[in-house]
Amino acid sequence: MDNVTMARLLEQTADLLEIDGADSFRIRSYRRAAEAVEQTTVDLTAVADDTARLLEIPGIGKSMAANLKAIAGTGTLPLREELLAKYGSSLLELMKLPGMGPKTVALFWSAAQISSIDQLAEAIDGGRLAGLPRMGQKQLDKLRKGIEDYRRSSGRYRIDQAQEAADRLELYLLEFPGVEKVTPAGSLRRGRETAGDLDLLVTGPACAPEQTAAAVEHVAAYPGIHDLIVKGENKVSFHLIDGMQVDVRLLPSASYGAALQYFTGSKAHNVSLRQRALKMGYTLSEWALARLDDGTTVAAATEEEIYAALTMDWMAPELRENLGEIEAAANHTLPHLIEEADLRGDVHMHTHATDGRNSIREMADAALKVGYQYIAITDHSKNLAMTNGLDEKRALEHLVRIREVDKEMEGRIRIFTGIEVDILADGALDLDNEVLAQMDVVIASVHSRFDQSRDEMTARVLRAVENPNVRILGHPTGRLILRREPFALDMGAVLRRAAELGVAMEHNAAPERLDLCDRDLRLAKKSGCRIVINTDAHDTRHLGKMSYGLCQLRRAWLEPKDVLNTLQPEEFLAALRPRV
DNA sequence: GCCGTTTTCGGCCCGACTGTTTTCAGTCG
Repeated sequence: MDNVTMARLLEQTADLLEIDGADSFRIRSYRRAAEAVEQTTVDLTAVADDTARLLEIPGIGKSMAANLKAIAGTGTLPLREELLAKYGSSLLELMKLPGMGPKTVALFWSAAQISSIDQLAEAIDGGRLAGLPRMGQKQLDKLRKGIEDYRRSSGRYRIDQAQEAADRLELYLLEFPGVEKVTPAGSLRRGRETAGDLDLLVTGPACAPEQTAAAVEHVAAYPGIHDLIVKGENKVSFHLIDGMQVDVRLLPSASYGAALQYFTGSKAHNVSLRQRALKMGYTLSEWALARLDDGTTVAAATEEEIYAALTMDWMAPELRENLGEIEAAANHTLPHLIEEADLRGDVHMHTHATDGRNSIREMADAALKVGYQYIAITDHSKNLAMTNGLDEKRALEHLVRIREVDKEMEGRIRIFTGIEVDILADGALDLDNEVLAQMDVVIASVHSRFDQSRDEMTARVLRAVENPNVRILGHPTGRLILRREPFALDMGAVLRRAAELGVAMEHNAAPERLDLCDRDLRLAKKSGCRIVINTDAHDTRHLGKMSYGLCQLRRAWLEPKDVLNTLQPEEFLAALRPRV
């Protein structure tokens, strides 16, 4: 079992203990252990019997070492099983609803025997929860909306989760002799934020027509399968244990390009492309681009050949949404999209002064290794008390430290000073302007109160943008993919004003918190608002992990010139809104 | 449950905000 799965089991145990009303410090130690397990580079399953080795890890004591040993041996731990037996496994899902914490889960369980989201929805509609302590109409309305949002988003998976599933499957499929290539298609290949299912194309000699039987059996024997849906001659569909649907298609190399094109989509792009083919006397299918009159194959083996036969340039999958890319490819005016190699710096990261795990120097060294020319250290401000956020005094002390380390690096990499301030409910910032005025990079982010109306939220963010010390607007809606409303504020108004004032908009590259949706990014491009892409690194290992966020930028047709951290260090500083 | 001691016990990130409270519990970050 991998460390991440082990960590998840410990976290679940912590959740269950919380519902059970256990000692809060005991709960915290489970969470700390989960974090330690996830962070460590030691393969814990391999050393589970070496207690001394486990005890070296901070956060792991005698009982936790025994827990890890149990997990490695049995796949779970006794305490978790005991609690699950008491409460039922669907109870944990209730904690995912906004506003539902352990106390409320426990309350509903003891007062109305509610142990699942379906039961909760039923109880609210049936009025069975009215009269419970702290359960007024407003609270119940909130829960009902939370359930609706949850139901709407479930069934889709974050792109990184889909990618992980695809990677694991790829490793497994490549074990089979005669399988040469495994390529994800569908929304994963197009770089969408979420994927509804996973499409995998498999090719190689083992996938030759009429010879696929053995390979099909291999696919169907994948150990991660929960239930098999279809097992045909060249297609196998199944659900993974976490519910994700996977469609695997086995294809001869000769039609690999046509299949890849077809299964990458999007639907709208394909419809448009097939119309173009028809006009040119061809027909396009998942097998080939062929002549209408005699059915001879024109192109099939690669995407490039197919697009070329349609007198178009090949285009990045991220562009294939039928939003003008067909015309651009035909006119040879496709944009030169931004790529990983264009990025020269990352200007949002945390250190152990707040909730990061490394020192300024360690972050700088790691960034140097990635090949960056500059970084900015932007720890949290005091309003994020939980992260030990910096007050004015500590912020200034930190600034001195950052400058010292910048000197230490002797020009090999520049370290800009900075801070991530909190935008309060009324749009004011939580640190004095005199302090902010001394920072190179001031990122203003919303961290609380996501239940404001659209107008309130827009006014709040606009007020922050007007503050002359704000140079970058960070997660303006605090939107976490699959959890928050994408249209919680008038992003068009915010982007236009930000463009006028020279405030850049941040796009966070971490898949669990991409800040801007496709629509926001297209609006940014249209309004001339410049983008900064960051990892919001809390750890040296996060640095350089820009690929997910870059997909979103490419989907919005962004080019290097639209993104500020493609610039050289001094140019970057100069391109930010001028300091007051 | 972990950890580090002024070392086997006592401390362990905390402030803003909401709703339903007439004084605060619960959630969030």
